[in-house]
Amino acid sequence: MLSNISQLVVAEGFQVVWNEGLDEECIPVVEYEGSYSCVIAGAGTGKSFALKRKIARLLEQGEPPSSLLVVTFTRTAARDLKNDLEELGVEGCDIVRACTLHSLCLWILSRHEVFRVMERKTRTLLGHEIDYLIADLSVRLERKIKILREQLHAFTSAWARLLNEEPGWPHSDEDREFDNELISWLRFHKAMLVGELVPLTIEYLRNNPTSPERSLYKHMTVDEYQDLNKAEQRLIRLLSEYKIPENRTLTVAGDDDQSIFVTLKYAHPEGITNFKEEYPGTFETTLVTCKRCPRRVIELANVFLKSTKRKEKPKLLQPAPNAIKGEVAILQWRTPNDEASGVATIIAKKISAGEVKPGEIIVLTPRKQIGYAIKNNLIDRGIGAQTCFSEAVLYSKQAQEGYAYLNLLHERNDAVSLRVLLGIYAADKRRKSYEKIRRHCFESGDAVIETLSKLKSGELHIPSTDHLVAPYQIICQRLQYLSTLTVPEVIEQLFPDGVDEVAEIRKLVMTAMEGAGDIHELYDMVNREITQPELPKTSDSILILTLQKAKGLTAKMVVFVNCLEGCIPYVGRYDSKEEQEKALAEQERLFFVALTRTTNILLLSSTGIMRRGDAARMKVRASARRYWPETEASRFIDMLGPNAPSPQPGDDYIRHV
DNA sequence: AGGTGTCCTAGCTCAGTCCA
DNA sequence: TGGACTGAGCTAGGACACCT
Repeated sequence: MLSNISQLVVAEGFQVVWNEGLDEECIPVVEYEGSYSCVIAGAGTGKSFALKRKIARLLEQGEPPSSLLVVTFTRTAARDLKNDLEELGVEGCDIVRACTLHSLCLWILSRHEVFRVMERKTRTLLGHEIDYLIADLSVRLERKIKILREQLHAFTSAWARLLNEEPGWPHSDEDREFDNELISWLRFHKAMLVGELVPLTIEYLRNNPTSPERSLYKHMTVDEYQDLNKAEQRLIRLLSEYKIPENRTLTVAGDDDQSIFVTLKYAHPEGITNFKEEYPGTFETTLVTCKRCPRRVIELANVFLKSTKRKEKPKLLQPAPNAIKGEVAILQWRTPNDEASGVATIIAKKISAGEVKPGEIIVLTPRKQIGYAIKNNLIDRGIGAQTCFSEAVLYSKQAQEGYAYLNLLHERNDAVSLRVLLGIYAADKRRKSYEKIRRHCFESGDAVIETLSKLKSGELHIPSTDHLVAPYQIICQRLQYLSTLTVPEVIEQLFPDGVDEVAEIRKLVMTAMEGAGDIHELYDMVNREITQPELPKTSDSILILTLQKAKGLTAKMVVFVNCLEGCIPYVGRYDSKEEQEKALAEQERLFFVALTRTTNILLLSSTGIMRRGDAARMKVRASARRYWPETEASRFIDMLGPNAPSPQPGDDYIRHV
C-alpha cells in the first residue's frame, strides 16, 4: 500500500491524493481542519496510518515542518512514523518533531533558561541510584528504608495523578517533611526523578506563559492518548492552549479498550473518552473497521469485549470487507516443558511449510521464564529468536560502577555518580559519613567534590569522614587514568570481556560505540538505551515479549503462551476491592490487546500441570496437595464464548500442521 | 572518657521451596 | 494444607578504630 502511494507522489509532482488508500471511515480524520479532534480507534483500524496522512496533508499544504509535533508512546513508534513519512516522500518530514513525551520534556527542561529558573537539572535517577537517595534520606529522617520507599512511591504517584492539585488531598506533616528532604537531596545532586519530568515541565510552562515552547507547535498529534496519565494530559493541554500561533490544532488518538498502563503508570484512559467535554468543539471520530485482524479473531474479540461487561455499549470491531477467515486454536500441553518444545515445534513446522517467516511471528508471554524456554527451544531448532524483556542491564555492582565512571567521564561534576561510587561496595552505602559531608556543603556552599578535595589535601577536617576520603582518592586516580584512554580502551576497562556481571551492559555499550564519536556521544546513547529501550529491528528472528511491549505491534502469527489463571488475569494484592477491580479491568484490556495483534494465525496455549514452586513464583493458580498440581486455563478463554474453538491437546494440533 | 562511624555478625521477616 | 527449610534483604548491636 505504501509503495503505491510513494509512486503516486512522484507521478503527480509531490501531490498526495488524500483519500488514496484510505477507507471512508478514515477520510474525515485526515480532512478535518478544525482545532480539536479525537480519534477513538479500535485495534487495527488504521489509526496510525490516518494520523500519518494527516501530517502529510499539513506539510503538503505548506505548514512549516518545524511547527508540527507528534508525540508517540515509544521511541520505536516515533522512529517508525518518521520512516513511513520519509517513504511517503513528503518534503520536510525529517524536520517534524516526532518523539516520546519523555524526550520532549527532557528537551524543554534542558534548555538553559529552564535549568536556571527551576534550579534543577535534567539528570534523571536510575533505579539503583534511587537506593542511595533512600539511604541518605534514612539518615536524615531516621526512618526505615521500607517506609521511605513507600513514601517515594506515594510522591511520584501523586504527581502523576495530579492528586496534589485536588482539594483535601491528605498530606501529613511526615509526608511534607519527606517531600522537602527529597527535593533537597535532588537539588543538591542536581538530579531529578523520572516521575518529576512531566510535573516539572508543567510547572515551568505554567509559570512562564510566554515561554517559546508554548507557542512552538501549531499542529500537535498525540498517539496512544489513553496511556497518558493525568499530568501528561495536562502537559499536552498547556502546550496546545496558548493562543499564538493562530489556528492551532490538536489531534489525539487512542483506544480506551487498549489502555494497559493504569496500574503500571497511573494512566488515565478516561482522558480520551472525556476529551470532547474537556475540549469543547472537538470533532470525535470512532474507527471500528479492523483492517488487521481476520474475521475469526474479530468475532472472538467482540464476544470477549461483551462478556467483560465493563461498558453498556462496548465498541465492537467490524471486519474489513476483504478480511480473511484466519485461524484460531486453543492448545493445551501437559507440562511447561512440553509447552515450550511444542510451541517451538509448531513454529518450526509452519516456517518450513512456508506459511510464515520468522520475522512475521511474535510470541507473547505474561512471564519471562517460559519466554526463555521457548527461545532456547527455537534456537535448538535453528530458528532465530530474540527475547525482549525489560532486563536490568545495571543489576550488578560492577555494571553500576562502570556506568558511574562512564557518567563521570561525560560530566565530571555529576554528583549522583560520585555519590554512588563513594558508597558502592559498603553495605550501608557509607550514608552517615556522606551525610556529614553534605551538611558541611550546605554550610560552606561547597560542592561534594570540593569538600572531598579539601579533606584529601588536609586543608579541611571533618571528623569521621576518613572512610570517604580513601575511596575518593581511588576514584580520582581511576578517573585520571581513564581520561587518558581512547573510547574502546575505556570500555575494556569498565566493562571487560568475559565477565558475567557486566556482559549485558557490555553488549549495549558495544552497540552504542558503533555510532558514537566520543565519550559524550557514547554516554548519551547508552543512557538513552537504558532509560528508553527500543525494540530490536529484526526481520529474520522471532520476537518473544511481554504484552506491554507488544503495544502497537502486528504479526502474521501470534502465539500467546502461559494462558493460565493467575498469569492472565494477574491480580496482585491490593488493599481495596476497588483497586482489585481496576487491576482486573486492566488485565482484560491486556488480553484484548493480545488477541488483536494478529493478521492471520492466533494460538492460545496453556499447560495442565506445573511444579508447585514454579506455579508459586509465576503466581499461577494451582490446585493444592501435590508436587505437580493441576493448573487452570485462564478464565478469559471461557469468555471467548461458545463459538471459540474447543481446547485441544497440543500434540494433536502438531499432527495436523 | 565519650562520641561517632565502619565493619561484622546474629537475628528477623518474608517469600519461595519442598515434602509428608 | 501445613510445617520445616532456605536465602535474600534488611536491621540492630557489639567490637573496633578514630577523633575531640
